[in-house]
Amino acid sequence: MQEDEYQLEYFFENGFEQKTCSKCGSVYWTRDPDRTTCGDAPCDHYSFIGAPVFKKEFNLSQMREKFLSFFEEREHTRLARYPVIARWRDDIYLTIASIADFQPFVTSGMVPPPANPLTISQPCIRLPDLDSVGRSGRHLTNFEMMAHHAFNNPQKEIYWKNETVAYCDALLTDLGADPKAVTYKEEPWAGGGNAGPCVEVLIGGLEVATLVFMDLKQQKGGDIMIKGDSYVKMDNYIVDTGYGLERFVWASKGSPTIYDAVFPEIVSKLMEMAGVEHKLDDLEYANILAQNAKLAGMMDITGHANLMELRRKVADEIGIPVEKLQKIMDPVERVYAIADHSRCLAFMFGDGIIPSNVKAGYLARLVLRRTLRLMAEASMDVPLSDIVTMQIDNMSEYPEFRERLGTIVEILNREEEKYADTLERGRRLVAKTARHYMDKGEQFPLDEVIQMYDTHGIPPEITAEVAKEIGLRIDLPDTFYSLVAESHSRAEEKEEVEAVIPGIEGLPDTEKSYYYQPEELEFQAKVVTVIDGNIILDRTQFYPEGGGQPHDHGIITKSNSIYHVVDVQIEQGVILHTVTEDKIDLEPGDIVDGSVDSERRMAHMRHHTATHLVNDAAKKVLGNHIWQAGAQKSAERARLDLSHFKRITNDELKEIEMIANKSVMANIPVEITWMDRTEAEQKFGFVLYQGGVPPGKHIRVLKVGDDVEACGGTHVSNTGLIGPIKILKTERIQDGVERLEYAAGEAAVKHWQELDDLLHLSADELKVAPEHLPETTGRFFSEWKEFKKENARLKEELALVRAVSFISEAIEIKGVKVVKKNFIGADADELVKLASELTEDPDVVALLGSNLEGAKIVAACGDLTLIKGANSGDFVREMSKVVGGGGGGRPELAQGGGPDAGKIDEALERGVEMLRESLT
RNA sequence: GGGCUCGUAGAUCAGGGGUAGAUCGUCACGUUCGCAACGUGAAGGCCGCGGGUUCGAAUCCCGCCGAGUCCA
Repeated sequence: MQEDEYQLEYFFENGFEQKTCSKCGSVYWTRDPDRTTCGDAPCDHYSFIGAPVFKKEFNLSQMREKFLSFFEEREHTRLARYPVIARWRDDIYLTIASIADFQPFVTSGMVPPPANPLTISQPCIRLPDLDSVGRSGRHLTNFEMMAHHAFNNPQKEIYWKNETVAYCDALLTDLGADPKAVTYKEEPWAGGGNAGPCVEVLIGGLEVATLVFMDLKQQKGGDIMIKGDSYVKMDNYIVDTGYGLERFVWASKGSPTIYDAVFPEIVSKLMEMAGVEHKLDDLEYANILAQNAKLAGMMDITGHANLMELRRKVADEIGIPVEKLQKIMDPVERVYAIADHSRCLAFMFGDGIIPSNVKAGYLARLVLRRTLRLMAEASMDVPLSDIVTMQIDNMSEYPEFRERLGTIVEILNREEEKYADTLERGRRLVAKTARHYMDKGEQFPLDEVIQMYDTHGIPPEITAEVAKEIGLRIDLPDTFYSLVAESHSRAEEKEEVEAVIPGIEGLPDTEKSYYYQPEELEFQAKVVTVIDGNIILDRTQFYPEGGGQPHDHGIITKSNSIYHVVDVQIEQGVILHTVTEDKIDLEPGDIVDGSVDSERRMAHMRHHTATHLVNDAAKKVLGNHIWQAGAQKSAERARLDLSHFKRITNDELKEIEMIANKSVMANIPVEITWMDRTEAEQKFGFVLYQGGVPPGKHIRVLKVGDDVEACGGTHVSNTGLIGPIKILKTERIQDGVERLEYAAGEAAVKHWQELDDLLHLSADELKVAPEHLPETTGRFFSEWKEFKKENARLKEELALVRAVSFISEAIEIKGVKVVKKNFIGADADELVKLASELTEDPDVVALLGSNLEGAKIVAACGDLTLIKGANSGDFVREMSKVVGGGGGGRPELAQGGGPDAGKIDEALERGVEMLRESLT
């Protein structure tokens, strides 16, 4: 990065000096001639604790309002916050910064910003520092990033570096900060494919803001190298600032930790619940917390070893034994973490995340389970939902959370119950495994501990605890979680191969006339060009694949030539019609006739509009947390994936189906309007983006009854044209995502007919009327079970009777009674029963055969004959070979068989021979 | 999106090619004035579903359905 990036007029005109930090070597700007360090940890201590840097205390709302109005007064437009779940992005799950709201379309320049310049306070969630939350005194999983953004391009510059630093400086001064205490540290920034110069704003040892001047984008072979990646200059250049709301509040209060500054009421209530004395007016106690925070600010405290190092340092500093410090800090830190996590959960569930084993839902579950573990350790015996409810009650700025409280509480309670079940299952499993190793006289292997966590979600602490109860000690390494990570095989990076068709660059966008006359399926158009088997027209009624709707089929004709369209794709605004014909005899400028396969198209349109109705009906039946997680249509059926935290019941399904069909019968007109993107977002909110986020300045907004979505698909003009909607099935494709499959129009009728056929075929089979099918099949099934039992009982009885009679027919060989018999039509089960019955007599050897499904052979040897050398397994193995098969078993009982039923008697003879040879 | 694990009696689980088991619960009988406890016995299984391999599959293989869990 260029040296002169930071030589700002503002610095020179306002008495700043550029210096190099005597400790870390960073370059920074300051007004203080005596300063020698950069102001950042670990070079500087937190000096604001106990000595606030602003002239008055602010709470969260006050500080947020102060910031937003400060920038409003300076020509910035105030924007409402975006959700913490980044629904408009497919590359990140959670909103991690204010700039994330404007990526990718605004930052790339494709879509103009909603306002310019603008100011916003954006709640963000970041989980990488989860381990440090509560301990460091400053980490939060959930914080608000206050920001002012300006989006500049070569045509228009709003403002750039000088003004940005000036605004920041003015804000700090306005809050009453000592200008000499503020330093601006140079620190190039890179992230998410962009980069640029950046200054960190430090005061009192605390980084309170970051001012990023984003003007680079990552590109292979770029001439600017930052942190190992190459970048090039962008046309756009964007002011991306981030002011930590919570840190500003902390700095204004100077409390020992950020938690005491941000949610003091929650902290004290939680401390009370956990039975922790938390008296900040106790000087010694406050001092411990303050020292801890100060030192933690200067260290990397991730990992057990680092934490112990911190403990030692703090203990030395204060002059108390490390054990005593540990005893004081552990419970307090736990409560801080619970306070933080429960607020994070309020945001996550408040903004509609559904717990799951994948994606954002997994992250929510991760935080939730962590919170439950912390609560258990703190012996807090209240439902988690109570704590989150308390948080929401405390957040009057977010009334939307209160509205969703019922759902939030239900989700939390379900999750708490689920986790209890998982742990209970886990404990049993660990106990069993531990006993297994105990019996073997071995230690509990670490691999098993890892497996318990990785496969069954059992935290290593619990594994150790349960194993200890059984009597095995487990030493957990500090690096446990990295061992888990290691045990995962590296997933190879998938290389996205973009199949760019050469020759389409520079072609004009195809006019999407299917949008304007959706019911017009016969059309005329001019040939633009033909590329590689694809016809490109100036306008088309053929719908290209997109938005979960498949492409159209049809024909394109010119005089006597017919081309069959089998694929339609859109690439960079150009629509390509792939045809089956090898030779395409068309010239640019030719006028052709197009004809879209109407049956296929109508089926798609019906299913597409039906999808909107089903989605809306699902929301009405299941609740407002329902969000589309994917959809696909075809001519025969459509499917819709919905976020939902439990299985959809049959009754709910019927209700959804009924409501959707009522919407059909109401024959509601489908309204389609093109709207300015920002205007549409502000009018309808992000519910627009059920099916994903379309690019572009303008978006197509589709309104069907109460359902409003951004949608590029083709639709019927009135819901009545959909025809009947039949829901075919539900499926849980992931935890937290339910899939609905349904058919509309003719497809629905066909489905009913198929069902009817099935019903009648089944009923005819049983010779009953369809309405009697359930009771009849029920009766047949229970009768079948009884017959089966009866059959088994009779076979046993028969075996007993036969045994008595056959024993008398036994031939004697060397003092052993041999029963050799071929039973026509007996099954293997009967032979086995008979054989074991016969060998109740210890002197008997039974050699039995049957001709069922080829040849079956069973041999059994009484206890005394075993001693004499008889072995059923050996006999059967040989005897089965005679009938062309194989067999085996235990010495006392064995079975076998083969395909050649004609040789059963021969096989039995072979058995007798073997017996004779083996007896001593 | 990727990885791993599990579906056997009402519940919890064993068995892992050769006659489906244990514990708890249920029921009956015994003991008791009655209950609990105890004793004796019994009932209760499409071994998730569908294919395949095999003389033979709860067991091995493939697919599906259902459940759990870790990671990005």
